[in-house]
Amino acid sequence: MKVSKEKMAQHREEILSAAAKSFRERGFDGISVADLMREVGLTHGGFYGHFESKEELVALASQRAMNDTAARWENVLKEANGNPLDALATFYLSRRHSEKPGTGCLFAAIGSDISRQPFSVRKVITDGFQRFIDIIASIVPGKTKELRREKAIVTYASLIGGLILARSVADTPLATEILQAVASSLSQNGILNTQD
Amino acid sequence: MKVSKEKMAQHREEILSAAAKSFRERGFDGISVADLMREVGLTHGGFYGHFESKEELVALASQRAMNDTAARWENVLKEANGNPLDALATFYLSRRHSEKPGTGCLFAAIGSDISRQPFSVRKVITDGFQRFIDIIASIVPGKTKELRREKAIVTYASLIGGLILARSVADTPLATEILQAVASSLSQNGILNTQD
DNA sequence: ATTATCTATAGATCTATAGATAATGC
DNA sequence: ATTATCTATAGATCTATAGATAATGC
Repeated sequence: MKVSKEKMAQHREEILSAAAKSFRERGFDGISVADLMREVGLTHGGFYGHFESKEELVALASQRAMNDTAARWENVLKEANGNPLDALATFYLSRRHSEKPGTGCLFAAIGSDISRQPFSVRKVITDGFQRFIDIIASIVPGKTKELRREKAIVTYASLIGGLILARSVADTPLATEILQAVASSLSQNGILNTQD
Repeated sequence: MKVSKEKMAQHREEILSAAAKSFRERGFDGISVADLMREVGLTHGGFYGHFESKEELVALASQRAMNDTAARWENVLKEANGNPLDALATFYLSRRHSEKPGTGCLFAAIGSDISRQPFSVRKVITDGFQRFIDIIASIVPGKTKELRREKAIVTYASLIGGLILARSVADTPLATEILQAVASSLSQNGILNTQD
């Protein structure tokens, strides 16, 4: 049951996309190679023709997830009318993002598991992190490059922490309160810091 | 091989403590009932005489972890000389905390897995969250109760996000930069907001 | 002829339970 | 007599591999 080169390349893409989504929805250990291949419509034995191991897939799917997210961010910033930081915060801290981890931020989806991953995975994720910081640093106010970078790190930390907390609590109004509190603090900070 | 009632109660405590630590170190799925019982020096079959299921243990061990952390926080605040918020932030964002998840904040250790837990677990964790918010709200500056609560939520989100990011990156200087950026932003916010 | 996929399975590992064992506590 | 723990195991599930199959592409 061999397929064409093009079809095989397409299968690889489908496996990667499904993994990028499922890992964010269920965690790295929450989906097996067999279930993942079944999602794509293939049998699990064929997986090892595409990837060396599940670990390799975790690294590549994480990269894929972060690339997709960075593209979404760029798009949000391009289409923002007013303050770009407000636009990003509103996008990130939305109910939609909270309810759809599969297409959202990798750090909010599996953040606390990253430290338990092998180096190959953490390396890829560290590079992705730097990219998100660069994007945020380009839209936060601040006199020097160093100050903007520092503020970008704090901004990203509060976005991730806020989304994780909102998803964690078993209380919808409380989840909404968390999302709004973080969003409000970021826009207040923006205002405060353009003044000094 | 029956043991005394006192010994049995002690075993239960030891299982709970070991679970509270191991879950934070390895994740809820990162340690099996058998390995956990082996750590305590018992065989895995005996586990089900103490707890109904692993799910029940996850809920009770999460509660235990949060109780321990809340006690540590109270202690840090009691022994703080200067600004209590600075003291808590310095304690939370320390290398020590970053390197020892087993005795640290549950949200930083397994935060992104909470949303995938059954309701019984999320309920316990939601109650714990409210307690941490109350503690932080008692030490952040702010005119009204509502403003202090909002600021407490944002503070906790940035602490958790900062620690998760610091633990995630495969680059020690970058991890330090993240911890310091968040710590610095919290003490700056404190200063700014006592002024207005 | 080459090779992408499938079938079948090895070897671990996990939660949970049943029945045996042996020490407590009436 | 009661019961906390242990031994053994059922029944799932997981990653990875070996060999068979059948379609591609020289």
